[in-house]
Amino acid sequence: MHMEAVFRKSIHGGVVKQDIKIKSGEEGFVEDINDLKVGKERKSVPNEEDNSKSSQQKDLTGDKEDDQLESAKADMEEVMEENQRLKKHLDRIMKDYRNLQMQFHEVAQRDAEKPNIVKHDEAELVSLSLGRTSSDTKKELSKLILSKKENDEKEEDNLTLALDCKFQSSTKSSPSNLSPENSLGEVKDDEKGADQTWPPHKVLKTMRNEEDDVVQPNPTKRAKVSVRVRCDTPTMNDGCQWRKYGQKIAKGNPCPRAYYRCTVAPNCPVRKQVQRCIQDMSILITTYEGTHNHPLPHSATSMAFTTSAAASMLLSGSFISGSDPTSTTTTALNYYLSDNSKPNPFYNLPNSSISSSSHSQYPTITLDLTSNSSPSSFPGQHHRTIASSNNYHSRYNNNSSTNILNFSSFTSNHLLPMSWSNGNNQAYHKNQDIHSQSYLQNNIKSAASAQTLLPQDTIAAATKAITSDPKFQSALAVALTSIIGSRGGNHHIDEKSGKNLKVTDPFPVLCSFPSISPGDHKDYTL
DNA sequence: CGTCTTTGACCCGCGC
DNA sequence: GCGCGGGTCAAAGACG
Repeated sequence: MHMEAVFRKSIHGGVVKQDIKIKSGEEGFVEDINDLKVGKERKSVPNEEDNSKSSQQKDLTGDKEDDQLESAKADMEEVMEENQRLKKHLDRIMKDYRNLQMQFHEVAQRDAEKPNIVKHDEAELVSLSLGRTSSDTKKELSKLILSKKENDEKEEDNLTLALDCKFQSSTKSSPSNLSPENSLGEVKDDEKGADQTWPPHKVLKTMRNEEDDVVQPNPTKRAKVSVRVRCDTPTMNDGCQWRKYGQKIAKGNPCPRAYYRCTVAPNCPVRKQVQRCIQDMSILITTYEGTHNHPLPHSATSMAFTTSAAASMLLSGSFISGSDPTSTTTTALNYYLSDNSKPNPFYNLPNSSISSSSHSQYPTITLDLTSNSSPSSFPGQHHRTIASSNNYHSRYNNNSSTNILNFSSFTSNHLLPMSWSNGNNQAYHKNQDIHSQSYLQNNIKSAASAQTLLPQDTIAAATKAITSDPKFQSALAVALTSIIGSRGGNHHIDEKSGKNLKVTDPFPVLCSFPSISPGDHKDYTL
């Protein structure tokens, strides 16, 4: 993809070169924006000539002066017309460039979804995880993203949503330091061996305290990510293998809460709680906690991306309003993602709205994947939404408020991954990978088409809101990092057997949630 | 027979 | 200190 346009124009005997070169793809886009000044510069030429000539020809007749004035006006008009033409050319080139860029992203996305062969190389290049990255991986990711950033900056300022990442958050949530498995002593567990599958409560507690006190420079955080999905089956199939280890009747909800533990790896610390929504039994609330310390099956990566990104944003405090991060009342923006070209995991959640809550012991972020994201669907929680235009709707009045972020609730629920909304882990079937891939493709396309439905001002406001928040960008960068890095790795773990299979999985992921300090019982909102 | 689910008991944190 | 509620354990049963 390489396009080059050259304009040359000669005016008044002088030559004004206008070279507009557009190179998309590898070489990026270079544009001589100074060309837009051509019109103004040319305007000044006749005036200067007029002045000099007028000083030399004071004795000329008025007719000659009038002729000269007319000539100057004609020149100015000509110059202005030329300027308009150049602007049109430039606009056209920019459109072409955008189209090419879109095509490039589509091709890149397609390649990303194509399995394996190419991915193996990439796997060696980057192995990812949100909150769990090796230093080498981080370097690679930094290179990739920073180079991408440079290109984007050169190419188009409109895409600042993209990758204006400072890697604060990725460093901050960085893996090696803050991931729960470290804080929880997972590494120690690994060293101890697989026999100790789950540290007993007291041991766990001790480990956590030790790690918090010694290893962590800052108090670690522990995030929970709650996902609400309409699902008829007992659990939604998120691609992971789970083992039920308990069930309780929670207060206020007659539906039992089931406790599951990840069994993909023997010592994986990830747990999830599954409970029906009391107000809408068709809604299944799944709360994830912890960090996978193993490559995830392909079908599990989508959820992992999303929950990790959500947790990262939660932990980065991106959506804390005001200067007081300890405030229990936070604000939110309705973010309508307008740039579909970015492989943002949230594009996988066409109906997601995100909220967070302080009702649990740990900060919890909720991804509402139901088609109806009305506040009533959050039992026992109170919400308020704040639009990007700063319109504020206080729907409830409560001292403990929860806020919602609608990420883009403009498509129908059918785009939910089949693996999430249908079937449980026992009913996992072989073609789930196909579902996941087609799901990703469909979501990207739908997001792109849905974008056209959004009012321009809304998009602009949302973009402005997003780009104005560097923490959001950082969190987004983490999410993007997870995607880029996810192409690393080379195993696939069979969901049923738990055995490593032949490499066919383009998205093995080490996914982790940056940890959270136990003292943070605040409402964070995305 | 191995794996998974069920379920009562137990532990722990928190509020009063 | 006590009770409550959430979370976990582990024995027993179910299932393939």
